[in-house]
Amino acid sequence: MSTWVTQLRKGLMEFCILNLLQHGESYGYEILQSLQQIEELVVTDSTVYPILSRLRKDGYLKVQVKPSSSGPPRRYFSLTALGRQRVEEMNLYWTNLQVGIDKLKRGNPGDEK
Amino acid sequence: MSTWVTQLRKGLMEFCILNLLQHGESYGYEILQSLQQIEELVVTDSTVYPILSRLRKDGYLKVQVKPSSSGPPRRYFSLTALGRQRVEEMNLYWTNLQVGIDKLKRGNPGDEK
DNA sequence: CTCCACTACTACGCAAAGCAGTATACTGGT
DNA sequence: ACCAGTATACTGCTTTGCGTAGTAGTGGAG
Repeated sequence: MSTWVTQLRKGLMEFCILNLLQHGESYGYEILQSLQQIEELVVTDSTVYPILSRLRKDGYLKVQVKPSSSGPPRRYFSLTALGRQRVEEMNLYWTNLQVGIDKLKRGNPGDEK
Repeated sequence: MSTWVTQLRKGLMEFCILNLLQHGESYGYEILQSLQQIEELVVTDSTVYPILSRLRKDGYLKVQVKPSSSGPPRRYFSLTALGRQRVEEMNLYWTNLQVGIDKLKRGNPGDEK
């Protein structure tokens, strides 16, 4: 994958995963599949699991283990209150960022006219 | 600045600078000021200059030195053909990415309805 | 029994942003 | 002439997250 995409993803993956979990709990493998459905976001499990661990350690996610009928027990992650708050902050930043970049693309904001 | 923003910026700064240069040549100091006008993008020169060097080394930018009446000579950067091509690729990816993330936010694409 | 899909995890390397420091040219005040 | 301040450019070193590759255990199909 091109370097710029690799770099752009930093932070983005976390953002995506948190947004995904807004729809309810899920486990690593499933999250992985969901992300893979979006071409621009394809990742491997070795990218996803560390993020989940980190988010949990930082108190944004909580885990609940449930047995699976087709493999090892699943670890279901869901947002904590802190996590929900964080997603909102991130979404706000993301929105503003898009506005900012749009400005930048169509000419300098309040510069020459 | 929060970690996630720091991380999110990776790759993004390059993207922004290239987009800025689509409006014509500019030099480091000026580019810096332009970026600073957008709150979500504030950077320091030590972030901008390495990117400019890199982009030049990779053939996306070309440089032309011109004397300044109020300081050391300015190094004007402008897009090469390769650079213009790259901006377009990036913009395409960026657009698709936004679509993808939007999908992800409003529920899984083609999943349950 | 063996292979494969499901599920989870870890170690190491790389690349980019951020902080802090260096360097040079010009301008204005004393 | 000197010094301060601003315009302009650059370079370590650190931090952090993604990517690659490898490990490991369960359950079902052949």
